[in-house]
Amino acid sequence: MRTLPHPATEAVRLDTVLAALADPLRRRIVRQLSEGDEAQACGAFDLPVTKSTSTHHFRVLREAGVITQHYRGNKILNQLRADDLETRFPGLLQAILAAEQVTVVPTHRG
Amino acid sequence: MRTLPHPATEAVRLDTVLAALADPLRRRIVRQLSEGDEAQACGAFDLPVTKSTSTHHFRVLREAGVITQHYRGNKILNQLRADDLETRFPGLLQAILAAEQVTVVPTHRG
DNA sequence: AAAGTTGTACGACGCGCTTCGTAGTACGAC
DNA sequence: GTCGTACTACGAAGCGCGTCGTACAACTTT
Repeated sequence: MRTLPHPATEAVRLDTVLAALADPLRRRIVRQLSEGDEAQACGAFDLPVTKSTSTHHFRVLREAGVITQHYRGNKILNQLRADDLETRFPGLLQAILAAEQVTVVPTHRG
Repeated sequence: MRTLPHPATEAVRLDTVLAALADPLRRRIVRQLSEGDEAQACGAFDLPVTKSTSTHHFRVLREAGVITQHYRGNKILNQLRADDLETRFPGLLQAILAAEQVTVVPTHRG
C-alpha cells in the first residue's frame, strides 16, 4: 500500500497554511472538501488546469497540513483536516471559508 | 495635503487580503499595528529590509484594505483596519493574529 | 495478459513578487 | 531659503510559484 507523508498537527505552520490558502484554486479544493463531508478523489474536482497542475496543488495542501491523502485502490481520497486545523489555529479555516461566501456579494449602491 | 487611495470596505477582496497576509514581513507589520493601538509611522517598524522594500509592503497592505495610511506632516501614520476587516470577513484577522501567537509554542513531548 | 483509469515525477517555461539602488518629492527645522 | 528627515517612484535583478507536457507507476477491468 502506497502511503503519503503528512505533517503532524503540531508541526503545521501558519506560514505554510496561509501560503497554501492564498491560492484561489486551492481554496476551491478546500471549499469543495468542506461542503461534501465524504472523502473525495482528485478526479472529483473539476479544475481548469491539467492533471499535473492539479496534483501539484493537492500536494501543496497536503504538505501544508490542510488535507489528508490516502490511497484507496486506484484513487486517492482527499479529506479536509478540519479538526486538526481547528486545534492548531482555532477559527482560521472557518473564517476563511465564511469569508469566501461573503465575497460573492459585491452588490453595492453606486 | 497628500492623500493615498484606499479601497472601500465592501471592495476589499479575500484573495488580496490573504495574499497580503501570506507574507511574513507584512504579518509582522500587522502584528505590531495590532499591539500598539496608536497609529505608527513607517519608521517605527524595525524591518530587516531597505526603505524601498518597506514602502512596497505598506503599499500592498493598504491596497489590500488591511491598513490605512495618512500623511501627518513629514510622516505617514499607519493604522490597522481591524473594524473594516471584521465587518467584511468576521473573525479572519483575529484568527490569523491568534494563530501567530500559538506558532511560537512548538514544545511537544517526544 | 492487455487495456483502461487514476494519479505521480520530472523538467521546462513564463510571470510575478520580493528585493534593492538611485533619484526625487514633501514637509519640518533652522 | 537651506538643510535634514521621511517616504515614494521607477527600473533592474533574482528566484520562486503556477502551469504544462511527457513519461511512468499502481490498480481495476476485461
